[in-house]
Amino acid sequence: MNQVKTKTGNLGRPVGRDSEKVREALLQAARKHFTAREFKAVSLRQIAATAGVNGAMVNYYFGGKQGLYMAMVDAMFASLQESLPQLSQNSAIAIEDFSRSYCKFLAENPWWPNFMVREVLFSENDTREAMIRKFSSSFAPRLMQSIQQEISAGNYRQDLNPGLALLSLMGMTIFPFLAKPMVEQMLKISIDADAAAALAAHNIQLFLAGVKNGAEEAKGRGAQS
Amino acid sequence: MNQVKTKTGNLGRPVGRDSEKVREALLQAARKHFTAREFKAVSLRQIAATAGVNGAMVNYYFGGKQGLYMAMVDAMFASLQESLPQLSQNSAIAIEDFSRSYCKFLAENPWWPNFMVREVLFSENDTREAMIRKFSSSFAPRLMQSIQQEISAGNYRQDLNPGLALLSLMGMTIFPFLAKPMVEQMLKISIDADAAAALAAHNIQLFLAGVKNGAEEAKGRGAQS
DNA sequence: TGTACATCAGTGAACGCGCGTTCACTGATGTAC
DNA sequence: TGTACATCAGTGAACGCGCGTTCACTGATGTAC
Repeated sequence: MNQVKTKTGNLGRPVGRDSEKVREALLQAARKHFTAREFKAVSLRQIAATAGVNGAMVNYYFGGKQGLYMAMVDAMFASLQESLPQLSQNSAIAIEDFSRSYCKFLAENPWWPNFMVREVLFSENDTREAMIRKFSSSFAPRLMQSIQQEISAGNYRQDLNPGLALLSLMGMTIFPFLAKPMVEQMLKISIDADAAAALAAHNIQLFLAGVKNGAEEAKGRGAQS
Repeated sequence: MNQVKTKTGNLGRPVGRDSEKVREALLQAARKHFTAREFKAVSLRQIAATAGVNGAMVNYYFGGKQGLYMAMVDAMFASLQESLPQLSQNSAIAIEDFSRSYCKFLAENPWWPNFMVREVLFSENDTREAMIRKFSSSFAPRLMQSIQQEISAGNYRQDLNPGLALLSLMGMTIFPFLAKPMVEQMLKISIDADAAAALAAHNIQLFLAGVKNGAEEAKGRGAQS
């Protein structure tokens, strides 16, 4: 029909850009929106506007909305791997080390817990299954192994259930960051690097005292009634 | 136009129903879908199909999708109030009591943590603010008051931060239910009433031992390094 | 008790909107000769 | 070095679909006389 309109200056191959920048801008914009809102509530037009590129670029670079989301997930896991190299090792993970590293990581990447909850609790895609499998087959056993060793060594009490102990430790560590808005209003603090470090110290102290062998009165008190 | 087609038998005032049942069916269907998926990902046609009523009924009874959601939220908080009467009292809440009651409640209402996370962490509506305010002005202070009393009485150690201690307790209590799918695969258990009771007992024991006054060696060990 | 009519509970087709995606183009850039 | 042309990176209008919502109707039920 009217294919002869040679007016707009935005058409044609752009002069300044390079494609790596466009990809990166889209990934960053995607992370900003997808971690703040639910998948269906984020529109490609929003993401493209934030990234300052044309909406069709999402399909051009990532094949669609789902493709962009999955690329973002991959990038986030890569940055997790980088921040927490312990994850990739195969040795047992010391409790103190886990607690401190993870608190630090969460303070530096506050969007992470929200993302994980969305991904693992609420989504229905393959990432969720892969994530659960990886975590429960690699990370968790190594922490449990560490707990088991301490029990065998007589440092933790003999009747301690290693699985429940790990659960407690994870809950203490992760929950404050998860419930961040509530926590900040409740305790009138802001969860920054300092607060995270204080939390880690508190958690380690509480956990170690809680699982320590030898305090017979405390054991009796919790189990009864 | 063709307004004279007197064919379909579904038109006109239905004979058997009463309106309270329709309302109730819609609320139940809404809870089923809204707790399983994100708000935008749930369509009124799905809800209406589950409830076995016409899609326009959502607007008829609740004024729209948002109205149905808010009615569902109200109903869920009402049932919480019923299950946990401690919430409505004004006295201090004992730690053991909180842990046990809440574990029991969560085992009986497994959709609750997902709902709360969605409502408090992810949503942007007024319910979230109201929820946070209510919790941090009523429930949390009463638990903290309880912790503070124990510190003053010399039962918990003097240097314990009551806010962080409460956070730890909440994390230990809530996280396992939140991460239910991961936990069940990780520990190869299913989180039923028995497991919840075992968890509550474990948490109480760990927490009480962890905050107990008098164990000087454990304190030193956690704070250093 | 019978009848006329307003009300009430609900239907289902249709509407407009925003979404993800597609596609015909565009013009600068790289390459071959 | 110059030129012709394929490629490449990107544009923006358009498409169809499913969504929440609206609305003209419907016929059983309740009410007045």
